[in-house]
Amino acid sequence: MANTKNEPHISQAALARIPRYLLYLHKKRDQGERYVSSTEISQDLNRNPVQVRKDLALISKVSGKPKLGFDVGELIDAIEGFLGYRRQSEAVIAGVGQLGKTLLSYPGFSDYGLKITAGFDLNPKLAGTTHNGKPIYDIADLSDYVKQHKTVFGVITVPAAAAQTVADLMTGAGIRAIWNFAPVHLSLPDGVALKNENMAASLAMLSLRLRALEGDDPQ
Amino acid sequence: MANTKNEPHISQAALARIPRYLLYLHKKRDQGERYVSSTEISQDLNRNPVQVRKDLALISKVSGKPKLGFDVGELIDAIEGFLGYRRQSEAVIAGVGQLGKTLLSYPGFSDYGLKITAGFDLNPKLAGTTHNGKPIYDIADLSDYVKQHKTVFGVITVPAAAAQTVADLMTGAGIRAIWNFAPVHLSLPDGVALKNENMAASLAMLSLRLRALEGDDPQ
DNA sequence: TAGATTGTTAATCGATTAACAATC
DNA sequence: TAGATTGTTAATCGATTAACAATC
Repeated sequence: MANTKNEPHISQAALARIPRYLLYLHKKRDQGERYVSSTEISQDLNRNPVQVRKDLALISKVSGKPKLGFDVGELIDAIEGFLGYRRQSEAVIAGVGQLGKTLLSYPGFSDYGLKITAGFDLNPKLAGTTHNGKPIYDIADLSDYVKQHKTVFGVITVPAAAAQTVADLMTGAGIRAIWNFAPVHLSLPDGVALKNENMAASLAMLSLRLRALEGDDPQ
Repeated sequence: MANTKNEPHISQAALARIPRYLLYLHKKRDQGERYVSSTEISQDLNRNPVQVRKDLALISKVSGKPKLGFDVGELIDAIEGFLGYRRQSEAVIAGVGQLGKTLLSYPGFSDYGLKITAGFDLNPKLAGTTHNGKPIYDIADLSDYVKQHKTVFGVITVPAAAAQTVADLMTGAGIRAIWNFAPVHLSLPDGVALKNENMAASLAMLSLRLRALEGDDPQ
């Protein structure tokens, strides 16, 4: 019985802005700022001040003080709580290539509530080894492992051609959320959360933004 | 004199959908499909068919054929052209750690119009070496290199604490677009394009989506 | 106190969706 | 031809912004 309907709806667009606030607030805190106003945030982030206040109200109970602004520390706590950086979830990763190894050994994830517990690969030479202290198994053992550990998150860093097969394997074993780094469109059953990480798309957005900037006449 | 005002405005939201279409179309082509209808696309991507048609019209001149749908190959060509996968731009990368190396050796970028030509690092042991055939220099040489090669793109994969310094170095040398992987808020001069790659944010969005799915009652 | 800032209500703006004639 | 599908115009919906009273 989760609190479904009583928390106000938050749009994807608003959701995407939240982590930006967090990074900004960290910067402010590092600079020794105790309070920050929505006006200041909005200027530095090129946004509308009302939007900032609405966003902050949407995800936290922290209220600002007239004349002062918001308590930086309180906001950071509230946002980190909202984004789930406190809860710890376990994940497995399929595909222990260059990118898979990078993610396996990235220390930062634990700060963000994710613990990658094991890697899986098709390459028999990798099975039985470890990377950064994390065990690597044969991909054939993924299903058993996931069922046994009741793992909820799956990360896909296999080549594009293998991604759908791996996704099927994961969802079949009970994985409920997939973080996909392979540049393919995955078909998943309803009820499984999916987040695609598409480097090409990011890159394209960056160069389109650049084009827009350069296309814009000064006037 | 770029075609500024005559191309219709495309929103960020729409822009973010385009690469999804591309991946989907690649899948269709691989399956041997010659035509695909907006209805079919919309169903598989959980979107509105009118939105699909509008998006496609926004970025291409390809028109669909009543009863048949759109020519898959034509659409792929048009989208790849729009996203800039044809043009080739040169980039430098600052921070040759685990992630930096992964990006340096990722073969896929050339398909997407990006060519990383050199890496830069603070570590003097790395200077003078190569990775995947790409030269690595001391970070102190970045400015000269960028000026000499007129490099437009900069990729930041340094630790958070060093990211702003590196960004300043890049923009000072003439870099016009920054792809930032460090989890910090960067302050950049106007006219410089920025795309933040925030793993923590992606992760948070995934777990929030999962929470939403699990929170939703079946009815 | 005077004034900056918050938080909310109302107005605007833009994006999404519905309706439908045109087309192959 | 009949019918599926496109492309466009109009209606709806939601998000952003403007206005302003409340507050410290």
